Amino acid sequence: MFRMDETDGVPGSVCGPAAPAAARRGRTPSADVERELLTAAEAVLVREGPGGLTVRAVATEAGIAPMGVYNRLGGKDGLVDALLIRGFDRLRAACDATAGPDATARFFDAGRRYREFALANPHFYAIMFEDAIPHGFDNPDVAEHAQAAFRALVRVVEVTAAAGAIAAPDLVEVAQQIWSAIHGAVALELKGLIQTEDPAATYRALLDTLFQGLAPPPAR
Amino acid sequence: MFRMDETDGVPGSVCGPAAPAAARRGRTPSADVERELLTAAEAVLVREGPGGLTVRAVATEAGIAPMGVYNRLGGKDGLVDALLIRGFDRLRAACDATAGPDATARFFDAGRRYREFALANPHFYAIMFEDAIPHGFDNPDVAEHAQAAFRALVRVVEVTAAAGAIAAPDLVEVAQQIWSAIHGAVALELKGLIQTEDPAATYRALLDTLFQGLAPPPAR
DNA sequence: ATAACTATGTAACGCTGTTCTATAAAAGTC
DNA sequence: GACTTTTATAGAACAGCGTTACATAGTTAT
Repeated sequence: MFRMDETDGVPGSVCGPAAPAAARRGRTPSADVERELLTAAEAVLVREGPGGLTVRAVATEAGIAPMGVYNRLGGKDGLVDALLIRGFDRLRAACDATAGPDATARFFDAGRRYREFALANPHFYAIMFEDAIPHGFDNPDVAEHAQAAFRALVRVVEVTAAAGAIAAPDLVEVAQQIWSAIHGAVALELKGLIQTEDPAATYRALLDTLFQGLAPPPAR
Repeated sequence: MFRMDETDGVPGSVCGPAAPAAARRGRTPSADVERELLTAAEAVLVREGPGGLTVRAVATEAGIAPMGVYNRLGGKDGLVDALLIRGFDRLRAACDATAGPDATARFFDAGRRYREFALANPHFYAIMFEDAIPHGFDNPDVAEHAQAAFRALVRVVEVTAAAGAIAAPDLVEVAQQIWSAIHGAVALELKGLIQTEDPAATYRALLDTLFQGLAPPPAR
């Protein structure tokens, strides 16, 4: 008698490790408790930072007992995983929203948006890429959303390459180079380790360096 | 509170001229307890990782009570700061040990050594640059040793620029670009996020891209 | 020898993530 | 509608963490 009604509407019911079929048929007093919980978790993360993101704090923020975090999200791991997915989705959206008159402009716009996302969401970036909350990418859902963000960057590179501004046999490798570089730049900036006076200018200079270094030989 | 004599690097230096104000007048039963404590701390870090680096574990490793970590190193913060200084000193040594027939070779050798340091000391790199153990760079000692490592990288850039392979008005900014890029590359590699099959090859390609992008216009 | 001082070890506090258990409420069955 | 079964909940409790308090032991100064 396992009815898979699931009444979702909340596709964000990620919580991979725990509660695989947990929401099978329970009473579901308020079907979107998980989303409220996630909203509370995000509020705590943004307000208190990764160090303040505790099970008890999130439960209190949501007005429930700490056990609810385990029943609904699979403990702190599930909580963090759900936040990671949110973060990577937003990062992907930032990279996908590139605009500009030509492929070159879109290249630089993507780089600019990446940095702006990180600076606007430092705590998200910290849990996504720093070990602010220790985690791996073993959760398939998290890994998938992270790779989706990377694919958005690959698409930007493909557009730029199609316009002739980038020449390389492996565009995925080019995208990886760019990702490494811009990630390092924002990571160091978030930790206050940029040694130049104008981090924004140095960031633009890095994008210029990458663009020049990736340009095809004739233009080089 | 902070009295960590960073007499690191030369393990044979007996505490003759050292033990400055630390042994103000106390009994100083064994003057190098602090170094033994640091050695124990490093052993725990390497063996257990940042998550296993607890005050109790280090104290047990050193054969003392947890209180000793507070009396000798100023609690966990002092412990981590001392390890950070060790890590940055080694990173600086790695960058300083660049070799090669010419400036170009030294440029790539420095990049190679940076990555090798990170891959050989992942836990050190994690506490230095990731937020594996939350910390800032407010401690002047830590900040100074970190900047010393960066200055080693600046020197490599200066040598490369003197040879005519790099042309830029601000070599510090160039060094910052390179640091950002290679830090991002090794940070992502340590987290298993390199999307290409051969991370080493992609890393070399990134160095090539940087070198090409920083080359003076005529050679470009 | 006596007194002052300091470093140490034991125990405890508050915090964390997590687990256990009893309770209460919903769903299924007659 | 009444009864049984299932399940989520709340509260307390456990082990671990960093840290602190306090009494003790040992060294130094007078």
